Amino acid sequence: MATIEKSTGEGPAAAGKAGREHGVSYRDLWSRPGYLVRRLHQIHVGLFAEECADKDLTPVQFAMLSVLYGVQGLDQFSLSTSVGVDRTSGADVIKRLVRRGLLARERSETDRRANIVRITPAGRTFVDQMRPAMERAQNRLIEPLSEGERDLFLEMIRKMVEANNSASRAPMG
Amino acid sequence: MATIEKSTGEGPAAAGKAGREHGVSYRDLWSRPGYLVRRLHQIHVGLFAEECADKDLTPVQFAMLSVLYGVQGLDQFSLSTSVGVDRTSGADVIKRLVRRGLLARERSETDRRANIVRITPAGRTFVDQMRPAMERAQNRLIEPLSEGERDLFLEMIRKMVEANNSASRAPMG
DNA sequence: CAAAAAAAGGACGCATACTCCCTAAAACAA
DNA sequence: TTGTTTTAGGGAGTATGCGTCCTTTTTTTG
Repeated sequence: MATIEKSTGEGPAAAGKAGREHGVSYRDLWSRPGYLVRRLHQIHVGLFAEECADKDLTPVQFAMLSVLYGVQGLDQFSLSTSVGVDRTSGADVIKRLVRRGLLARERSETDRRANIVRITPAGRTFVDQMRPAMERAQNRLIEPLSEGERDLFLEMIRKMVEANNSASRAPMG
Repeated sequence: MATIEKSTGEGPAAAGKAGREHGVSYRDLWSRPGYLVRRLHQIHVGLFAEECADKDLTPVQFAMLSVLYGVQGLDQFSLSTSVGVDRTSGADVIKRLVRRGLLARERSETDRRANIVRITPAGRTFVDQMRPAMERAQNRLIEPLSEGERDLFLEMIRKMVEANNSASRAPMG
């Protein structure tokens, strides 16, 4: 694999549960919460892609469709905010979904700055068909946890998201 | 904000803790583990950027420097694997760090396919200076949790990452 | 009412994180 | 040794997720 051997415990094998030697020092990657969260996010994207293989839709795209499913229409900013992405990122996602015919976009009559986005009948059908695959991906992510741990995990992660909401570039609510 | 009102509970306000009406149905975004993980990852990137404002380094870049800090040298693939990113993503990150003089790269003598990557003295200094900021970002992420919850959270997230490791495009170990 | 502030969106650029396809080099097998 | 397969890396293309600068439109304020 490598021509030169690894000498430290930064790898997963050497890391394990007891990575912090002195207090809270985050010496190796597996003791850094942010690192683990990034890895878990990667994994969820992977699981989602696996379950939705033929559909070719991403988690964020599905989240947008989910929000619009139960709404008459939303401007791009509100839509982006409610799925928790940046305004400019959201605009890109919307553009692709419009191109695929899953969303429709029109200039607002009452506020000519705003684009009103709606889900199309095709988009609605798509959501109906994809929901089981999405749920399988969600379940596989937390499957390694016990029943009790799953609720606990959701509680804790919600607490962190709510408390640090303003730190994100796409604060919600 | 919007010209048309939101009618459903997909938003954060209506969501809360009791989002699942029938069994495990993930009806609203705040009940979807994958969604919450994506948000938490966003937040960590935001916190990291905030703490390291003047340094202009990302979490993945710092992870790479961290790994190379304790190692003689690594080929690009091994380096990417040990920080948990895809081979091609890793190559891009390395390219930027080389451009900034924090890493050095040379063709291996023993295997002329491989690029051996090393941290430069400047990179080493950089890591030393940045570590406190990185640790502040890590601490702020889990600060909303109680002392006991923090260890529990790390346990659980490690369990999920290890069990689903192969689902990611950048499996480790 | 006119000037200023705010808000929505577009356009461009950067960084992560993949895909697929390609070349070159090494390892392995017949 | 001669093929075949594996491995390392590069290049092109796509998607998220941000920043910044800019225009247009609306709202607010003096």
